[in-house]
Amino acid sequence: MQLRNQVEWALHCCGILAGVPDGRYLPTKALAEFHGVPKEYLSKALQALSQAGLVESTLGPSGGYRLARAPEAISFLDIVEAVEGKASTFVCTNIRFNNPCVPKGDCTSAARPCAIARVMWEADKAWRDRLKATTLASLGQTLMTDLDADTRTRIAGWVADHS
Amino acid sequence: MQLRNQVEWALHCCGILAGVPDGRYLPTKALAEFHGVPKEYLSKALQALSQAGLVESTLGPSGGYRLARAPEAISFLDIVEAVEGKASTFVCTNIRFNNPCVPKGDCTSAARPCAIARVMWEADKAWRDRLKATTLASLGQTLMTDLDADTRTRIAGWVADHS
DNA sequence: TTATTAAGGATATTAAATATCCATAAGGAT
DNA sequence: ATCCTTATGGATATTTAATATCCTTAATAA
Repeated sequence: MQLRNQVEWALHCCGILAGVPDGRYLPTKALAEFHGVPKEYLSKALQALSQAGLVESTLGPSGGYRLARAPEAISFLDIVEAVEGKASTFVCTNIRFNNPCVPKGDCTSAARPCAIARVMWEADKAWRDRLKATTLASLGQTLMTDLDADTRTRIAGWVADHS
Repeated sequence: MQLRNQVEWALHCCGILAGVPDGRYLPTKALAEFHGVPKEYLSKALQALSQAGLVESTLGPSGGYRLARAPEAISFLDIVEAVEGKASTFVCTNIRFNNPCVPKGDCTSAARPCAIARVMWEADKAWRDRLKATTLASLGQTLMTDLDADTRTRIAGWVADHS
């Protein structure tokens, strides 16, 4: 079980979009170039972010994408779910009802979801809760210590130049 | 991102194997029949459990599988990882190094894994920690309240008859 | 008017999941 | 000894999802 590469791309793109100057937009072409990924396919990930309401877009020259909300209000979970969907990682096909020892159309046990599925769904929730706990703002804080001042300045300049 | 159906099958099979009488084995055929899944393919999941050391097998008539350890000592994580592998759900391809603003061969930022990957890996760990917290013994306890006494008796009888 | 851009549909390519089948070797039953 | 049952593992087929690429359309700014 592996997340798509578009999840990685979307997270990095949002991290960059958090640094776009107010009122400006950064186009797909720049984001693709910056991250070294194919522009056409990255575009699909950005469209998913747009449909999820995480980013706003505008057309024409000087068009592109920007965050639709403050970095504090966009979590990793928002981004992951925009690309991967909200469906649980565990799909229960209720094979328990194939069990020859359970009467057909049993209502007692059917009332509650499968015990195994309940555990798997709790684990899925633990994963999502952790993703929800980190925002683009937290990521920005982390990058302040991860990257040296020179690099941060160069990135800010590059983004300003392309937006 | 979705877990394989073999994960669901493996979990249910281990739940049943936990009820196999001491010194007996339950064959693939019985497990496949019980769960209504294709025997040949289920066999691959059982082989994975065997290779992970979670179950033991023996050949010939009255052969099959049984748990290799006590139900208290087998977690959901053990079973999930036996089938899905131990690799993280998030794969970092380090696209940060494609960034034109980071000097080539930068050692400062390379010393630490990507900030985005670190968050994704923590979420992956939260998922695994939750899976590790539930064992086949806990599952057995849950089923005591999920299933009525008659059904539990019928299942125990069916397993005894086929092992 | 022209160049630039996002949106979205169509299609191709590649990889993974989901099986099925068969040969082999080992263990019980007769 | 012989035969039936079983796990193991390899080979292969089928289906589905991931990973793209291309093209048309419509909107926007210069």
